[in-house]
Amino acid sequence: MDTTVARERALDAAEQLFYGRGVQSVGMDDVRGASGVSLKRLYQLFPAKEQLVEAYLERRDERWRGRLARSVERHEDPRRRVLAVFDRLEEWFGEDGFRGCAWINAYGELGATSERVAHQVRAHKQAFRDYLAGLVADAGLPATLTGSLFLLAEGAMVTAGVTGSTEPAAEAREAARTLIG
Amino acid sequence: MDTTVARERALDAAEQLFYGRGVQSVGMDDVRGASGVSLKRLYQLFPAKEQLVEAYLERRDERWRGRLARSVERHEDPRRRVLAVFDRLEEWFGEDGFRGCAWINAYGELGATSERVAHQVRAHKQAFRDYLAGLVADAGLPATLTGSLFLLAEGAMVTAGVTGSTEPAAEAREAARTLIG
DNA sequence: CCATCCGGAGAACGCTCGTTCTCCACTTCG
DNA sequence: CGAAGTGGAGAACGAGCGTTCTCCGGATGG
Repeated sequence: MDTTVARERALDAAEQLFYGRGVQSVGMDDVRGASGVSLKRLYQLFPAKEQLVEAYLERRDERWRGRLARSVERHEDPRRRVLAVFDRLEEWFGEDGFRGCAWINAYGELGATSERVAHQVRAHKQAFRDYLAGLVADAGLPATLTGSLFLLAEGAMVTAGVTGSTEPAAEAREAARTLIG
Repeated sequence: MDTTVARERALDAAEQLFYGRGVQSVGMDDVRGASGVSLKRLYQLFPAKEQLVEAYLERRDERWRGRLARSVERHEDPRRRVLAVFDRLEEWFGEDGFRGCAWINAYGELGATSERVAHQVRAHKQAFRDYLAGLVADAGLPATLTGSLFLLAEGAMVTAGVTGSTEPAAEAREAARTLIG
């Protein structure tokens, strides 16, 4: 098995397991079992579990923001684009195996003990907020709106994660619509 | 040491440790060391760690909602009361050792593995939402506003927890003010 | 004063898990 | 064909921790 293939398989398995059951309840042996990548190889690719966790969050961050951008870019109208963020949330919340925001969960689990994970979570949230700020600016809306929309989105992620419902996305979108005016 | 005193001391220590460092990185021996309650007694009071965790969340829930209610009730005007929720959040975010919402953190850490904890988190969030709904109704505001305010508050808790800033409370309050109109 | 009980200190047990090591089958190159 | 290297399977090691057990000092009641 090629090195890059092994790496992808390891990350695929790690992502599914870490996201679904939490990082701490998944052992390296579970990752080996789910990926088919031997322990020896796993430790060649990721010298410690924490680095596997970091790689998981990093790859997921790229995918998550990519999908958001692709959903948003389907729309032409700049105001519609802002609201499309909440459409994307709704779609995400409805996906099979959705278990809330991976970064919020990781922060709750590891934020107090791993400064690197905490930093990654902050970076991810900051990137999301910056992206929102760009959409708000492009729509000619006041910059102060960014914070409100961001909080609505974060609240929706938490609530959908805890309740398992997609409804928070619709609630957030309606609030956003009102705020946009 | 009296049984109820030992129980309080154990819970005080557990709360401080679990909230500050996460549940899984705190051992029963740490709780013993911080509380002065012997291991034997700890296990008489709480037959397993999970029950100590449940008791911690339960007692904190009562305190948290009590303090919120007391802050809100300082105001007469029903609309002012709604906004006072965000004042209370701001005050909370500024407290020493603030590390985000204990329930959101616990959900990220244990939600996938402990159904009892997950249930407690849902109950706490539902109670908070119900409380908000009461304030909204008392102020003669449309019931649909409850969801928006709830999401703003949740988003503020997450963001303040991750960033360590009190600013999200002010942002949420401003958005709430706009939505109330 | 002695027997009994209670609770504390902390050793011990068993399990999990991150990490490393051993052994071996297989390939590859001279 | 043989020597050396590669990688896989999984045993082994060591630490951490939830939980239980042992031992002992001191209080209590006859």
